[in-house]
Amino acid sequence: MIEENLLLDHGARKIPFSKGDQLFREGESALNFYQVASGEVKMNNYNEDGKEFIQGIFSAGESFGEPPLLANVKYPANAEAINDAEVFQLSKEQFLELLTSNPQVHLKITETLAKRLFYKAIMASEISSQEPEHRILRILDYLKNHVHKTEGKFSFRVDLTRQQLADLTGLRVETVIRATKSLEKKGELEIRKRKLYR
Amino acid sequence: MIEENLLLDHGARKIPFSKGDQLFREGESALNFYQVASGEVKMNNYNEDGKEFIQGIFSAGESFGEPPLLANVKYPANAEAINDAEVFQLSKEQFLELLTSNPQVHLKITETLAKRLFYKAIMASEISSQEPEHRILRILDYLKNHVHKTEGKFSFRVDLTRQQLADLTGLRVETVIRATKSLEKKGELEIRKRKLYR
DNA sequence: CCCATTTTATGATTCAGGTCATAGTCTCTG
DNA sequence: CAGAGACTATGACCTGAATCATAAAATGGG
Repeated sequence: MIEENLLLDHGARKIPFSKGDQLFREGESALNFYQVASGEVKMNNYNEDGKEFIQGIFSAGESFGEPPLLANVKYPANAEAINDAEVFQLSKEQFLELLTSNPQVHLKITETLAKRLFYKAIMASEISSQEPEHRILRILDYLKNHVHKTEGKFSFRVDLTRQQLADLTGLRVETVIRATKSLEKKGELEIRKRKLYR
Repeated sequence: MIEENLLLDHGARKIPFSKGDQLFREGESALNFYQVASGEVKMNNYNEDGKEFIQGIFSAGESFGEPPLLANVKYPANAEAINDAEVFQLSKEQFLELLTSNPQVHLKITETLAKRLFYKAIMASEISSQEPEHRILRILDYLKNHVHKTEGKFSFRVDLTRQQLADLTGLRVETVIRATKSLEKKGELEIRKRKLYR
């Protein structure tokens, strides 16, 4: 997360998006740095038969879409507002300028990338391993420990729909529903008022 | 890739490893920066029933294992020498010192991380998509375009065994063998002397 | 050059998760 | 507060990749 004032000082604009709006598309060149001011944005892919895969969900304070900016490649995924959202937008040049003139911000960005790689590494090995229950537990544990940073049994309330969970793990809704029920039976998670707790 | 002399100036040591040696293990704390001097190193996970998943393969000039160093988390995977290899090793403190005193190197590292995220993003969506043939083509195209940077049909000779391809995509050897044969029939790749060309 | 090991190959079988259909429940909005 | 749409739920069926078995071809080390 980059300080709001610092962003504005370097020429960032705060842009409003409505639920469902696309900020950029897979295959496009990366021209801007983005950081969520309010609401939520997801990055996703759709495969040929329309199935969605969610690369990540970003909330207030989180930036996204930097890798293509820094690596000079095309966007590997789309960005879409999950609900109404405001997003800081900063041109590539301004962003790089900000980085070079603020080494500590640069370090922070590097750290963010490193964390995201950590998440991707875990999910990659987990997704490849098949077993739906594993995949689901891993992503929940990741969110619990590294994003929400909660502790204690069933203290983490999962604010994702079964469908989103499916799209994050590459499974089907039905499979997620059945797997979560089975996990509840095994005592790995709780379901209260249809909400998952881990 | 960080210049050899720069590494040595900051106290790096060149350490020899034999085929199969482990440099670090999943779950350990990250204490060092590593860059391959010669040979090849892979990062991998083994799931409970011993199946391997290869996170990445690193050759001379490539660094690996930096994310946990920068994000202050435990290693998400093991590192193992694929064949006899020499590796530059630099302590975390020395590495961070090197980064802060050489902004352009820092930028290069950031770029490396960004590229790796790009790869992981592609593979994540692809692995989740099921279809073995897709998974295989994607990883081959990634290697062809972004790692080896070759152009032209069947100009890229794949120096991976079917097993390694399986471990990179989360498939089984038999499935990779059958899928590659099918892809050959479809004209998507060539098999000459058992080697794949894309 | 020979033998052990690794790699590629192929067939038969199984079964987990995808697919399809259908319905109940919740939530939000006008 | 009612109705539409989103979300959760469940059963039946099917398919394709994993699994298991077995073998041939290549590789490489002594």
